[in-house]
Amino acid sequence: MLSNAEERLYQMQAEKVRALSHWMRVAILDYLRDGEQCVCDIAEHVGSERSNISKHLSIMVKAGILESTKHGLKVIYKVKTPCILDFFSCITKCIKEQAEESQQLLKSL
Amino acid sequence: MLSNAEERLYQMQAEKVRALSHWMRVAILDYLRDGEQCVCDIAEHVGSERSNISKHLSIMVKAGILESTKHGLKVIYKVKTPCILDFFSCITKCIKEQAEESQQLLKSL
DNA sequence: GATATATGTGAAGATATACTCACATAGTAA
DNA sequence: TTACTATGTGAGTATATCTTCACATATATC
Repeated sequence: MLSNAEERLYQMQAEKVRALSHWMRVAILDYLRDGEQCVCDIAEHVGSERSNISKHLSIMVKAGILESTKHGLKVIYKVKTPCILDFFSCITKCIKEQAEESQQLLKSL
Repeated sequence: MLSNAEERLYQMQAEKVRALSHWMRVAILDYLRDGEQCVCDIAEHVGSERSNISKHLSIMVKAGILESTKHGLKVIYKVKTPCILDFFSCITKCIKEQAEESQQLLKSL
């Protein structure tokens, strides 16, 4: 049986993961891999309303994944914890493997 | 602007992440770190109804994170893509760093 | 066969999340 | 000041997710 402390830790971990569980936020993170960007450029790149992107960004900031700085009118976002980027390499590897699996399954029919 | 292929890849990645975005599923994954387990033991360890655990497990199987085998009455689950476990090491590190940050902030007041 | 156990599934309600719109705020420039 | 631009926020709606309950299925045992 889990202790309260363990449950709280799992909740904190899940909270961080939830901040990455939407394709637009994954796209934003991937875009910020190459360097910091302002909201307007992110919105244009991802292809969604600025107000929506702004909300996705604030979710990731609250989760401690991104951080922002103000430069004049613009607010610049960048990745705060780059090790999270490695995670997506692993996920992409898994996706590729599973695609190959289903391809082999098809061949064997 | 993102291509359709890029968007689809981000959606697939987000789908996998979503399968890890609930504290019970994080707890299950951490429990399975030490080896495969049946539903009844997982349910007891996490402390939730079996039917609920069963649904959480099927979410992770669908996402390709776990796989299951049947042994008599019991269904045994194990981690299919262990590299995902490394991700939580990174997340835990981030959580610790942020806890230290806020502690230092407190001290400086 | 009947019974018990482990697991999975469907419906229903509660809760959380995402999106859009309109508007608010903050900085810039004329 | 006025106008303009970039960003953030609140309300409302739509959609998705989580949980519980009751029941269904599968396997083992008597």
